[in-house]
Amino acid sequence: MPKMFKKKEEEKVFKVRRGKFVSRLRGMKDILPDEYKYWNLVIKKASELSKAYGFRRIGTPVLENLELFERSSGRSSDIVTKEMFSFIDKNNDKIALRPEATPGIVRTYIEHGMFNLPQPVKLFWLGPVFRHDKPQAGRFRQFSQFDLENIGDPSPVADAELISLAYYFFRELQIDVITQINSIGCAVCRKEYLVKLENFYKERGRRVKLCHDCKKRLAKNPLRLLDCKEKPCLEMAAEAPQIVDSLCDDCRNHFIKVLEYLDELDIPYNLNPTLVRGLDYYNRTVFEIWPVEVEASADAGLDKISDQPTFAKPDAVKEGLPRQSALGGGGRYDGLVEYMGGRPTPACGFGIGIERVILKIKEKNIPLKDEEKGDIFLAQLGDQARRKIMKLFEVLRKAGYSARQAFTKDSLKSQLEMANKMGVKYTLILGQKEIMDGTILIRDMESGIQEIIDYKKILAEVEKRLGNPAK
RNA sequence: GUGAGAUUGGUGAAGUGGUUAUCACUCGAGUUUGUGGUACUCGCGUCAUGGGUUCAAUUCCCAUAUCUCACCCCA
Repeated sequence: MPKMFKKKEEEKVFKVRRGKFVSRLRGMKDILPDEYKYWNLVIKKASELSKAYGFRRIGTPVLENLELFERSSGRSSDIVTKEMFSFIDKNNDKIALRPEATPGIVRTYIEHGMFNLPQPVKLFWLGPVFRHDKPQAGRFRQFSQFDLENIGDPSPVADAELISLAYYFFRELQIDVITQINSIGCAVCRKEYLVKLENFYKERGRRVKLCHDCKKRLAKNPLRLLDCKEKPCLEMAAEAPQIVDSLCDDCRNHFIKVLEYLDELDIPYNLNPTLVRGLDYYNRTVFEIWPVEVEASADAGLDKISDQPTFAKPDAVKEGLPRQSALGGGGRYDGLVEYMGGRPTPACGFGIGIERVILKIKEKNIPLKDEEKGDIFLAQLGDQARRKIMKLFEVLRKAGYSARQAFTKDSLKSQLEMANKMGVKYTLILGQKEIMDGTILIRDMESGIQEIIDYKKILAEVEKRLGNPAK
């Protein structure tokens, strides 16, 4: 009877707690301890490479004035019009959670007078960004970017340096990538090209043949017309003029130089005339980094239309690479600094999505060593031993050993269980008996062999077995 | 934002319009309290949430939420 009563009470309590539980927000992700080994690896690689190439770390606030993004990324861009977390704060200010890194970095460059530093200023940035997208695998509303910006360098070498750095980043993480690259020219020659493109679609009633989406694209983002998978659009796109043929001399030379440097460095790339980026500030070089393998998921969509006769597609599309899986992207933005209120300053940069990189690392099952494992476990029996061993823990810690313990557990059994789960090589055991004798037990966890050693000689004995971490 | 599918203990899976919802692993508590990795016992689920149909719903229907897939777009 009393037992039943008790059980009922417990159930009730549990129910209430469940009802009150608040789960995480849509599209947000928790990073659990096991996950952090991937993060540490990626962040370490990003930091190392940035440092090696002379990029210095910078941080900017998560919150900025909404206007910063409206002005830089473009009022018509998708990021600003439909993906931004924006709100009005208690001051009646219009605020936004940053959807990307570049505007904040450019703002910092201007606000802190970084044009007085030796140019170019090369910056490394890492942190969370926010976009109110519909979540999917590899697409979250909060995600992290590794971002590099080179501000103040007009040379095509700067573009090539960024692209090669990004390439090495992936290659050293054992991820095969290919860079999709294109030039969208400058304000002058792009405008001329868009007129040509528009005229092309006006000719011979092509516009009418376009699919529904492409009719919208014609007004909004005509360059995207070239990227459609619908049969009639594809046919027309194949004949349409390409932007690379319309570049002015300066832009063409710049682009050619970038490609030459990439060739020289053996960086694989794919000239992709359909590549256009969604942000308004880009000019000349634009690029995206795509994984090389074709994986099941997004490929299915291409299969569906492939029972129809296939048409010549640009190389990249032929490979069937899903656009969603772009691991990174960037380009040149020579007008942005001036547009945002600074001096006229050329610049380029890119961002890489860390979660997507981690997804790829997991996909490839690249083995990572678990850093959590300790060298040695300290077990105690009785309160006196506990006090003594708590001090010993500090000694070992300061000597550089990765010691583990479960001081809150009383039984030796449960402590050895912990030691086992932690995968330590040795366990030191201290009880009443050992305290009286001035000794301590050292147990080899693999063989189960125990030795009694002089308490004073612990460090020497541990060093004999595990080596000296200081060396 | 548009369209499609999924949702069963911590994880991965079974299963059924009707008495105690099955299995594996994990986790926690034990199996003479000074000895782990093997064994045994026990515990952990109102079968996503809210409605409806029904004598009866975890199972059928609707809505919502979340995840996944495609589109859009990006990282």
